[in-house]
Amino acid sequence: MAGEKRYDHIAIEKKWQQTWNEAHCFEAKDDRSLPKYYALIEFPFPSGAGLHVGHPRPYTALDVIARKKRLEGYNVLFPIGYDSFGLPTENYAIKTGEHPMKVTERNISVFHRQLQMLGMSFDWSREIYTSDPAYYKWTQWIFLKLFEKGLAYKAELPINFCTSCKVGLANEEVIDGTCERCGAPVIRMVRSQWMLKITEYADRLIDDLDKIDFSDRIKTTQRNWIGRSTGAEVTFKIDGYPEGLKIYTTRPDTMFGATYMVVAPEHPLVEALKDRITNMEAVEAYREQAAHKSDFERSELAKDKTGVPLEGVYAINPCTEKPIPVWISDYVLMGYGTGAIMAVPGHDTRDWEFAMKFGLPIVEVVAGGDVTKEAFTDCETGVLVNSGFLNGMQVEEAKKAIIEYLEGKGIGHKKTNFKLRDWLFSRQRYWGEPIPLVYCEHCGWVPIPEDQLPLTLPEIDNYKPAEDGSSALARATDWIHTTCPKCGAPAEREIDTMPNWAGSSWYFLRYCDPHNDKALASKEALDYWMPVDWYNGGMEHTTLHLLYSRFWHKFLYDIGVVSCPEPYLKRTSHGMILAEDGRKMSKSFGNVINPDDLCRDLGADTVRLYEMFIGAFEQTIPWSTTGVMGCRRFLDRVWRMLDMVKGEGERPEMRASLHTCIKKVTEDIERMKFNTAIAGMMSFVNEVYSNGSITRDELRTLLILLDPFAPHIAEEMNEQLGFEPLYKAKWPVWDEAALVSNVQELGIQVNGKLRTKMTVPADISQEELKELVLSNPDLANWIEGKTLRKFIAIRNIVNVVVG
RNA sequence: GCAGAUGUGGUGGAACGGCAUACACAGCGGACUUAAAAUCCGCCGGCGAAAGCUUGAGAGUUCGAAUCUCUCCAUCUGCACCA
Repeated sequence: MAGEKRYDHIAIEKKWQQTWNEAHCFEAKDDRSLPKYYALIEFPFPSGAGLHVGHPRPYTALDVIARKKRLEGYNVLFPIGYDSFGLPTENYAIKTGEHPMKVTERNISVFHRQLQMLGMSFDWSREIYTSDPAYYKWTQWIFLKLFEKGLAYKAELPINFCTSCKVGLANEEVIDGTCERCGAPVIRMVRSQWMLKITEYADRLIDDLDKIDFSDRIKTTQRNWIGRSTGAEVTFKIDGYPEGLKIYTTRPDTMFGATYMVVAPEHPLVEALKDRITNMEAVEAYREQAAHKSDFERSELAKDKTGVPLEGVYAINPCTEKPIPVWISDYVLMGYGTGAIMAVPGHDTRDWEFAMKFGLPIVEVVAGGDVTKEAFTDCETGVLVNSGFLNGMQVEEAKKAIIEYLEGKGIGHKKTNFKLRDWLFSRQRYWGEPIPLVYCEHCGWVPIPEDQLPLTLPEIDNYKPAEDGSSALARATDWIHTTCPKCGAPAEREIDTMPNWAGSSWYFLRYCDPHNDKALASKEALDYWMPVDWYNGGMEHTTLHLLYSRFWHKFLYDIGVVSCPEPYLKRTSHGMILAEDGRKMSKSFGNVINPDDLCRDLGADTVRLYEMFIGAFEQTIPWSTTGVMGCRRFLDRVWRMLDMVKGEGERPEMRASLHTCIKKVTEDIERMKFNTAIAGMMSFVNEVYSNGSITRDELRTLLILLDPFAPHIAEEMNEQLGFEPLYKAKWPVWDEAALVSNVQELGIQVNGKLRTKMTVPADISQEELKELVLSNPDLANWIEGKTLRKFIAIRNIVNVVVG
């Protein structure tokens, strides 16, 4: 029969990709009575280099899920788009003078072709890209809503400025004092910037993690990033400084042990008390020095603490009523808490180091350690001492008591703090969404009326940012000069644009209804498709994109646009694929593997199968050329089964193997154990080869199981067997009864060590089994003359305990 | 320093607390072939003379531990003076 045809992957893959496109069989249906499933991958940035072999790993994984869910009867939304604003495109445009939109379009078409080539079952009718005015109209709309609700504000801030890219960077984009993208040094520069109040959502961003299925790794990373801590804010009295010195502490219970105070070098107290400070010269010198250090240098030099006392200034410890000295030191940061601390050297490592260096007194107030050797920071076991009314209390108990005491005296209260800062939303770049606001001398910042959105980017010739660090838009004077929408007076447009993270913060909503021009998506579509059932993406987006998009989604929930408080029910992260030499794939190492070559030489099905078989999905793994060949060999073996087809139906002798395979593949896909699902199919194929033949129906079942991984070859073979296309098939269900065999092989242990094996009838009784095992001559050596203490028979193991 | 993850053959990796090394790669042998490739069929962790021992090291819980608990070591990934 058909087996004479060789496995021509190029022809087969082309044929089926065309067939699927023409049949529109992977498009999500409008029928909202069906159960829905929304599978999402992170949309790529369409770089000029095209896809590399790292991309197909997460894409194939969710393609497997999407294809399987469709066969199980779900209405599946599995969309694709492009995160097309961004620096690399703009940099390319600066270099070549080509319009970024042109570059973007060309790159997108390459990505589109490659994704088709890989046989991804995306709903191509919903393809979107963030630099499309029809899309960014709604990005701007969301920004205006944030502005309207007071969540977008302008702040004069020292920003991180990349000396090479000439662009402001978020803290997250600065790595060890250098630019994340180009590696050039980052300096501080004061600028008026748009900020988004993500901190207002900090509590909810942490608390709602309990409601969703993110891996612990992701949850922990987000919690640490937000960095919530609870403690107290307390005001210490200072002579000549009537407002008092407000500090933040997580250990108010140790207040009796506060023997000095420290303020950040920039703290306003220093300026206010400069007439009282007797060593102002030394203090000024220290401040000067600190101001010249970047944050990076400060933390690098952290090991060795520095500081200067504010001579002549004393604070009063509200517990002991004793005067204590006040110091400035750069180990206290102006940006966190109140920029001032009470130092408890007995119970804080940093304070202890500082006290040791400068000979400040160390008082033990929690017993359990030896504060002359190191700070005792244990909160579990310690008991309060030297602490007046707190003596004898546990730490937690003492915290409550002291806060109550401080509240009674009106000098302190409970306080929660976060490490998370507001989101710096301004970029001095051309290739981003224009911020739809104008500045009017009379009215201030005024939003552009909604019906005038989108505010599109003006055409310009030179994309290079201005020398002062402003975006190239600064030169588009015709565009900038406008009138105030409110009062009609001359006004100027904002020339900063939005960061790359804006468009990607809500794209999953647009997919639900991508062509809507009345709203970002209709309420009905959002209510049906949201939330995303499974979102997979890189671990590197855990603290930025994932947090930003959760923030925007929660905001949209608050204003009634969406009905679910969290956008993603489940989030997983894939591991990276390294080059064969174990290094990262990179042009500069010359070790990049191109999916085009692989698809041409071995086929998309082989690439897909290999990327799923390569190892545990979350793990980083090096590529292996011989490993890919193994997967191709497996598909060749499957193909040749067309020559082994005899008869119909399921034969009794193959039933157990076939149903074991169905169960394995079904369950392993759900568990994201793609590698063992494939191993299960390989085992089945090996058994068919030992058996010598397979029936038409048995093979059809195998092809359905294979379809999510290697859809082209599966469809082709299925067609040659004369069946209806696989995209119309039903996912098979295993018969539990078929899995039980009438005999069972048991491992027999004596005192926990395996000594022999036995094959027994599956329905044997405990008594019969016991008799049979104890009379087994192989065990005589081990049990003869000993007393039987226990006889344990569980599952497929027997343990005879003798003594 | 803190947090998280990971340690199993020559390699990638399997193993609801129950026969450690499934599946694959590499290697070895055989069949087919004038020959090679491809294919098919086998073999294939280490140490030990052997009984045995062996899942990074050591302890513990258990009838039974790669798996659970504790201590340590190594590697990777975040965060890093966050009071």
